[in-house]
Amino acid sequence: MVNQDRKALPLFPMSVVSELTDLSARQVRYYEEKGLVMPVRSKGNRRLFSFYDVDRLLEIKELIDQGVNLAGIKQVLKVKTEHQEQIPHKEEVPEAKEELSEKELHKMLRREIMESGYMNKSSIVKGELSRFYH
DNA sequence: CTTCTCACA
DNA sequence: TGTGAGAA
Repeated sequence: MVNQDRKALPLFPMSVVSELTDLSARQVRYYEEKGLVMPVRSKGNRRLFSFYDVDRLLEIKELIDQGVNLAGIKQVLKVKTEHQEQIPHKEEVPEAKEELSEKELHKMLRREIMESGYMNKSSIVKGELSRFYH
């Protein structure tokens, strides 16, 4: 369960998620509105996304490219969500401890990609994330 | 400076 | 979906 906790850690802001997924902030917020992802909020009402959220966003992106509408995507994601179920999210995350250096981000991305290589996740997800650990 | 919400020529 | 206003 340790790895899952790591992946569930809310640590990136919109800017990072936007770059990681190659989706506009507008789109990310819109998908959240549709219940496709549910990032936790910091005290300053900032969204904090976890690796799970990023994975979902990447899948959403692919599904849309494949012509799946939001309703359909919701169905697909619903199955996966039932698997993970509730993230024991803290009600709020301290605003101050929100900075994440690029080195740390790349370090985490490496692990994510390597683990994806051994098991789960589609190759497209790895492909997307791979652009960031040069 | 970054992100949030809300509204729309 | 984008964009701009106004606040935090």
